[in-house]
Amino acid sequence: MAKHPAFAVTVDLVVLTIRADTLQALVVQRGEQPFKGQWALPGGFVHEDEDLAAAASRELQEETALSREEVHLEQLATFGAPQRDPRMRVVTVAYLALAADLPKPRAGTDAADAQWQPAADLLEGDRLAFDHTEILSAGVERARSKLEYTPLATAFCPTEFTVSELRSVYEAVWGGPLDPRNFHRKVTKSEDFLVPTEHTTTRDGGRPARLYRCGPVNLLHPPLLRVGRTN
Amino acid sequence: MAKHPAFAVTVDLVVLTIRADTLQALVVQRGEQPFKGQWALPGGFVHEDEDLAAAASRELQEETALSREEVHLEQLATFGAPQRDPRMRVVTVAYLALAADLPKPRAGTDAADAQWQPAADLLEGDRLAFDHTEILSAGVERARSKLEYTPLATAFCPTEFTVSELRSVYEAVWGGPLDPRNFHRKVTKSEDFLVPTEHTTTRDGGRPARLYRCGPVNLLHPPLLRVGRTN
DNA sequence: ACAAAAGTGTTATTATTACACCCATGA
DNA sequence: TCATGGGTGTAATAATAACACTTTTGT
Repeated sequence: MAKHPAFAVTVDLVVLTIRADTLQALVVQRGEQPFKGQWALPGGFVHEDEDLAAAASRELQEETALSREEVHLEQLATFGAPQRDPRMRVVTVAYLALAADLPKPRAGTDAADAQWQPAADLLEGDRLAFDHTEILSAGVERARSKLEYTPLATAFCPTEFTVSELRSVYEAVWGGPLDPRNFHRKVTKSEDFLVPTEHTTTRDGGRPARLYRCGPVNLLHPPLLRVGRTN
Repeated sequence: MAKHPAFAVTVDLVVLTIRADTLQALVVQRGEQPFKGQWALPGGFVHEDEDLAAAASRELQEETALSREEVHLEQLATFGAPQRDPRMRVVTVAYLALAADLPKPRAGTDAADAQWQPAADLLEGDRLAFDHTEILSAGVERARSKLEYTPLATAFCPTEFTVSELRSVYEAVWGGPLDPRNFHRKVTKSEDFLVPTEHTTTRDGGRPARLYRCGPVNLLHPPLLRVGRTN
């Protein structure tokens, strides 16, 4: 094989959670040039003998102190435009992480600060460093569409959750209200989506609600299509 | 920023087409070590100042002589396990290309031969070099599921095609028969999926069939779910 | 008692399936 | 005329959307 150019390879993370009924993303404030002081997605270089998913996992742990088991982590897409990093040729493999409300994030090694910000705010204008607006946008769109066809929404919930907590995830990610009664029926009838526990809770007020755990299904049949809402 | 390891970055292509009512993938026979003589997906190094999509496009052209306009090309996923290439650390960005029946492929620079082989055959056992079985598998799965929700199936058809030609794409990719009458209604009623032309053809035999072009829609509503088939 | 959220019933509309049947061509 | 696929009609079933209504708690 002929000679070939050398690239730096990084992983960047789109970490999403629901806070205050809003879809929020984890951003860090850059402590170094370029883009010093601007917000960016957390991320870092892939190590010499490290798998891509392992690098994503490690970066996630560094920023959130959460283990792989508590978070849904999947590869999102790879970005490698020649000038996306002004210093050198960097190809970044973006990962999407979803988690229930997390502890206050901690700043990583080259970050001055880390915090949650509403995804909608971050996506307007071009607030983020590098091509991170584009990466975040891809992550949000992936989350939105996977909610339709997969039980992914449960990744935003604690281990045991009520139907209305699950509904508020859909409402936050899709950005609109859903009928509580039809939603309830749909998700509870959907085979293996939710498994009921023995417990109930009144933490949401009103009549006690049954607590569920996420079931073994990978694909929802039928899907919970966003477009279902006529109006 | 600290120092970082150097990676080689390649693009690999999962090029799919329908030939003889079967989903087939383009494979090349390796002319060099490692895996010399084995079949592999076409691909190659990303150039110094080249975008990833441009590299994929270039490799596609080198193998198939087809321009970007005639082929659907989308990023699939990135593979970067530390030992996936025994020579050095290589991260590969896989692209999925779909096209109507293509001219005989030509072998690229380091390939001894290039040919179409049924995807199902390539996927059984571990026939392909490197981790290419895994990459092909991801490509086939992506195609299968995008057929449900997007008008992607038209990418396997010539510019003008009949409903039954479109149906045979679904049948080849999903691997089973569909009801011609219900399929016809579904796709023709689906808003902006197909736009009728003035022409008809009798190339499939029987009564002349109207020719369609693919419409402007990006997402099918409602989707053509695979699971629709009860039995 | 009352508010608030959980959960069930009902009805109209739409999508899906299965399959009977007619249509337009080539041989 | 007959075989072949193109295309429409129809009835049973299932999913959806809209919303009335009952249930069970906390205050």
